[in-house]
Amino acid sequence: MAEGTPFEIPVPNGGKTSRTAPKLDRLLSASAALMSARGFSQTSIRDVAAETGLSLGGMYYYFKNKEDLLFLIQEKTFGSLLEIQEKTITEGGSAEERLQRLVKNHLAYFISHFNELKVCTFELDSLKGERYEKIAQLRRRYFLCMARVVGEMLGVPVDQVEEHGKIRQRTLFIFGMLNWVFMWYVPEKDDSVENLGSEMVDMVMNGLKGGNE
Amino acid sequence: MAEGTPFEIPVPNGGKTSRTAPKLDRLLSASAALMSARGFSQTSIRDVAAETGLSLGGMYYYFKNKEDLLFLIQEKTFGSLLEIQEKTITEGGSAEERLQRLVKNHLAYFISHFNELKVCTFELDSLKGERYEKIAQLRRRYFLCMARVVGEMLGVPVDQVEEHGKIRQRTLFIFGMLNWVFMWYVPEKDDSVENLGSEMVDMVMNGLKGGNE
DNA sequence: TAGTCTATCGAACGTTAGTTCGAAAGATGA
DNA sequence: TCATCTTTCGAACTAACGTTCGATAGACTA
Repeated sequence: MAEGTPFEIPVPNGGKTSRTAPKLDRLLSASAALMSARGFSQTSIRDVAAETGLSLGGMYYYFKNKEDLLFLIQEKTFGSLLEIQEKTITEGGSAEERLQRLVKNHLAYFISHFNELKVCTFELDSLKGERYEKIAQLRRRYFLCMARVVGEMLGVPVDQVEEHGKIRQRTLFIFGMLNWVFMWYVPEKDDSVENLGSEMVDMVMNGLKGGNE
Repeated sequence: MAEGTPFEIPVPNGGKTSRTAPKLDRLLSASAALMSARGFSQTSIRDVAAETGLSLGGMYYYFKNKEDLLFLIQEKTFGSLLEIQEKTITEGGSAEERLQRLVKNHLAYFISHFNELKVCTFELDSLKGERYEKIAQLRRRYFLCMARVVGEMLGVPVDQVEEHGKIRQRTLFIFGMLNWVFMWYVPEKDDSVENLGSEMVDMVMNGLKGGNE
């Protein structure tokens, strides 16, 4: 439990070499694909090894243990999305416009990083202790990012947004719509994500009956 | 895989005796509590045995195997909810009123059967083959139940609802809001479900800014 | 009372999975 | 060439889990 450097990134030489980093990337990507399809606990390291062509023992050169592998995926993926979104709300436009951009960015990221984001969305509870806390912290920042804009639209001062029950609820309703897409989206059957984004924004803004698209 | 009677309900004498059925109920309830908290695959039959005070081997008197246990929970719980909802849409009122009732019923069921419904919501993919199909069928009926009313609100004929892309999306947005509540609802922190239902209905009907509550 | 059905137990088996470890091959640089 | 560092491997260990099975005690019945 208590270790020296619990979260050191296993890229040798602190990432100086440019050969090993892409290999880790491919490893994380293959792991995310497996975990996205079967779930974290049903994905064995032997599965990942077979998928990447490496040996079972060789896996542990890249991560400390299975939970660490999950953490690496989540930190990288969610950190990257969060960076995009926190930047987005600093750019100009009305609250409505910024909320629209947040939703559409999320869905764009959903398409380009489906497996990784699905793992982030559904496997937080598979982390424990310090690793859990680190990712939970990213989630809190993402929530606040969205809640701030929602609060602005409803005329709630920024510093009150966090404890404001109604803002909390409405923000979580939006996250519900966004995150549940993983459960039903089929590229062949459903429209493009652009269209999906427009539809969701319309419903968020104007309700079920929609506005005037 | 191919067995004689794959889905026989393990109540002896076809449920004639009134002693064993409540015992099975308690078993399913305890299982649902464990699976709701840790997930299906992380819940061992040894856990369930310990929770109910029975022995490991004794479990198999009540279900055929672990997947069967999950199936029994889902069939009972989701079947019961579906019955409520299909009845609800036959009762009178405008489409708006019926949609409101559907949402509020779902949330009421969410509160009274939290563990069981959470298992239904997140563990469909843990079933396979025939058992998967049976529960998926219930889900399809539930979807159609909701989609019909949504379609009615948007002026789409009942027989076209199923392939109507927009109806499909908006209905799934609503399910997203409803199902995601499992991920954040804390009785101490959040309002009563009644209030939660009103807020959700308001957002569904009028959008983020809401109507005139 | 003998026999059958209900309900439960404990032990055991086989499999799978996470993790460790020492060896070794390849690359790098003095 | 030699020493060091990076990367990979195969074997092994241990824990946990799903499932099976024969035994058994109690209840009900003929």
